[in-house]
Amino acid sequence: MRDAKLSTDEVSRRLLAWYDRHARVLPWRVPPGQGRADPYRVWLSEVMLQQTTVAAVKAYFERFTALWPNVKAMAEADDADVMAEWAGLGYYARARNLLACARAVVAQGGFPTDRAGLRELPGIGAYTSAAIAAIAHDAPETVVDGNVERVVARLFAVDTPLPRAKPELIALAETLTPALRPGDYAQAMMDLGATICTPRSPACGICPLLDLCAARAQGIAADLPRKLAKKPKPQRTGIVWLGWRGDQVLVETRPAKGLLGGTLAFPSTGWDGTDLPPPAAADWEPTGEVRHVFTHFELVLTVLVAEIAGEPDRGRLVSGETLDPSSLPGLMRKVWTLARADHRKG
DNA sequence: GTCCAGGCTT
DNA sequence: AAGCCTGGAC
Repeated sequence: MRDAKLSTDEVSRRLLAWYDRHARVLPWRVPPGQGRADPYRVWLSEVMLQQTTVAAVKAYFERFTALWPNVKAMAEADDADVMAEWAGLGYYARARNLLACARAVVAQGGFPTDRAGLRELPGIGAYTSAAIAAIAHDAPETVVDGNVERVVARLFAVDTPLPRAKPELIALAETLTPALRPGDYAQAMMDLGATICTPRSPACGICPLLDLCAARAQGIAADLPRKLAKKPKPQRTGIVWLGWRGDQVLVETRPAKGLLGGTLAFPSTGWDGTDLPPPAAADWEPTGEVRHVFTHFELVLTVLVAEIAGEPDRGRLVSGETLDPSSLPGLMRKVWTLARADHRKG
């Protein structure tokens, strides 16, 4: 199953040479051989890149660094401002942890420089701690994200399915990390996975590791890494209330924990069968449905609209003109698009 | 429309 | 092991 003769030095030598020519140019990245990256920018980019594509992150990173150019500025930011800027990027616990982390870092006088210290901070796990240590400090840490798992699974033809294979893939990846330029090497591995050793149709023909790759030799590169079958998503339903008073709309901030925690939202029932009452007494009328797919279930929300007269029982009224859809998570953007069209029709 | 990729927390 | 979102590929 494994190629016992794989030369680990040869892997890093080739990857670094390839990276020197083909490194992706990214807003948070310092090109190979041009000095150290700022730990704040590495941290911010790596948190944004958790479970999120480079293409989606770029504009958010530019905006965040313009608003909050360093960790002190971020630590002093208002929670609501950070949540609003994060809206649309998903996994909102990351934004809550971002603030908690920035404040902890400022309280301790700066970012830890070693992996173990970084690992203690909110929102920084095994991957991100290694990435910051390697990229910002050129520490010889092994950085294993989804790209690296795939590259290593193919290089060594590991056919244990994920997630069971993870410890094995990490151990194999550790055998490859060089003492020289570990930061560039980590980024090279991830770039290779992102641009050549891709999930569906890997470009083996132009891969610098082509002749070292056990999966390629067996003709199974595109089949690795194997993954356990995923379970089907249940469907859930709920109601969301779009209350108007003239051109004002009723919104609320969701509870800090759980689904869409801390984000701006229109009042709704729970989405797990929890049966909350409407946020205000009114003649609620259905205007349509909104569908949204989460990690573990599909949601169908019935959108009810009404003109509300009295004081709402929960939420707050804000101007519909100035409500910025980009400050809403994706699901609530859909609700807003539907309800606003309905409201304009009258 | 469906499928899939992608780390941290509890 | 389960909860947590979105965008791109097909």
